Amino acid sequence: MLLQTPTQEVSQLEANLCYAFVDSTRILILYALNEHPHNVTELTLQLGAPQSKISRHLKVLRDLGLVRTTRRGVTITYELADLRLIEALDILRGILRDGINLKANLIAEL
Amino acid sequence: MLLQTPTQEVSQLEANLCYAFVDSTRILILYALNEHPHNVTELTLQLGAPQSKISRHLKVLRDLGLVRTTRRGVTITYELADLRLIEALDILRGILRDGINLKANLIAEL
DNA sequence: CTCGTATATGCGCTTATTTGAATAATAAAG
DNA sequence: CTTTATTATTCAAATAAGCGCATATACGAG
Repeated sequence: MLLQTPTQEVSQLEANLCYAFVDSTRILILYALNEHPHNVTELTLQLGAPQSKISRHLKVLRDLGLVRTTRRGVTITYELADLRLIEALDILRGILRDGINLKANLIAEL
Repeated sequence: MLLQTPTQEVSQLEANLCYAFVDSTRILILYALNEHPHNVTELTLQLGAPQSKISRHLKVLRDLGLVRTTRRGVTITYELADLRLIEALDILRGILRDGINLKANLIAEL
């Protein structure tokens, strides 16, 4: 699958999409949803983060169309809207694993 | 290639890597370098952006280890360090093409 | 209608990011 | 050493992101 160089507009859309991935909490949410759908409370417990934080990150993912919601009574279940997300993220992890691709400010943390 | 759910630390590294992609100029640079290596001046002309802007974005990509440089005299040629980058970006473009994955504030621009 | 659970949002604050313009650093040539 | 071409960096200002805390909304039970 060889795609052309994107136009200015497409690159902007792509950048906006990638905004989903620049936050570690959102990445953890996406991987959690990749295992199976979760509701907000479950994600809150699993990630050990305040509920408001989880909700707001879920809103980001929802606005980008990366997750879908189903309501059952008062609980809302989130699931991935497109499994290729994980495919792309896994490629990036492969790059990370092989490469020296560490931000300068992170080298200390290893 | 099925990867495990990342740890907190790995997800942070992944988020830092994805920081490369949240700027349309950096995406355009990466795709330009995917065609063939370029020096700074060439990128400046091709993207029609101020040189300082290009240089600073190149520094971001360099610090992340996503591009490599070769010096020939006074000109510095940049090339992709890992072709899988484009692979991942193309997947995301596929998601964009198929999906309704548009940020609310972007729908107007179409 | 009221209460309790589940989820979303508003506010204020702090910290990051992006940018143009100007300036510095680097290297080859004369 | 001075000049010129190329690339990198500093600066200040504007914009955007993320957070905790508190509060609001939505739904169902009783």
